[in-house]
Amino acid sequence: MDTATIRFTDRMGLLFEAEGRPRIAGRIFGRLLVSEDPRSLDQLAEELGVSKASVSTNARILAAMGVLERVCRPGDRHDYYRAAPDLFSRTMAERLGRWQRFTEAVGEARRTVPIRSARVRARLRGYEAAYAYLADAIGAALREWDERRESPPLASGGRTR
Amino acid sequence: MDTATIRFTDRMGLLFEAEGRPRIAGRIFGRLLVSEDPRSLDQLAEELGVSKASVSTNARILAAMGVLERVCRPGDRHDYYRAAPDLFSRTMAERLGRWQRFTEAVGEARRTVPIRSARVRARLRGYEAAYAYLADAIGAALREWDERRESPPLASGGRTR
DNA sequence: TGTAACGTTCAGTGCATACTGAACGCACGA
DNA sequence: TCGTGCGTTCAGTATGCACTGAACGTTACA
Repeated sequence: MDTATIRFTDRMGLLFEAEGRPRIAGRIFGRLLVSEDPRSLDQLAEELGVSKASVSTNARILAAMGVLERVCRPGDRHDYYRAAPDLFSRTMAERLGRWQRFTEAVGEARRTVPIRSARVRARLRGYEAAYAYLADAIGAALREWDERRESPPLASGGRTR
Repeated sequence: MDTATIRFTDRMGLLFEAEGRPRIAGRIFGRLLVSEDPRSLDQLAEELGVSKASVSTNARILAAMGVLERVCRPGDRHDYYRAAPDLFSRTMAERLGRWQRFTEAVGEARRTVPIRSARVRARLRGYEAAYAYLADAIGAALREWDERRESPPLASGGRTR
């Protein structure tokens, strides 16, 4: 691997670490992000200089998250991994999901915690409503983006904002 | 603190931990989320059963993140903390910021990593473009939400989606 | 049937870091 | 000029967890 790739994979590892995920997972993800061909566990282990056990575990976790895909070839017993085709919406779904868990906790608080203050109750309700609204808007924006990508450059350049 | 509040603060602590932040930070945040009045470091330390040192450090971090606010009262040497008024947009900005750092790394890869495959280059470009588009849409949605909140229920119910 | 080459699992280790308790600096009031 | 009561800092600890190496189960091929 060239210097720039090493630099990138390491950076991606640190970013993953900052989000509470294993550093190796980030490096695997980074490596596959700049790779056209799917890569085997052995390739990844050697390129990244880590044990095959770690690669196996973390690649499976990433695949479960939906950001990686496991591919297999006929007559080849190796497992290969590659970046998921719809990578962007996957990562967005991942992030939105975490935020949703957060909002769900707020909802539980609103329902279970005895709150005297009307202002606090309104704050919690407002938070939940804002999340619902924004999640909706994000979904709509994503669909719109996909449409735009699918219908290639028309002569009229102009969808209005 | 009642059982439901303890349950909620602990849950919030675990959610914070899952995102790579100190558990105590989450519990502090949770406690202030369901509290009308600002709370002092001593109050928080006692209610949550942790050292004042931890509360001091973590509350300051959360304030720097923008999700908490430090308030002081005249003739009172205590520091008080409360949940930020514009909590939702703060947490959104926080999350969007982390995503942006991620996208910036992708951009660096596109510029520095020698990539032979045109498909991979297109993937990276597509990722960046999608992020820019979505960040824009999120910003617009947030402004729209704020407007809607500020202009209270008009007789004509109808802003269209 | 035996062997080699897979991916997975699991106990063990090392490292990072959250958290604590004590010391510290500082501002206020007597 | 003390003493008191703040918030902060810092060295030390321990707790969790990422990561490793070896053992394991499984499948394909000889």
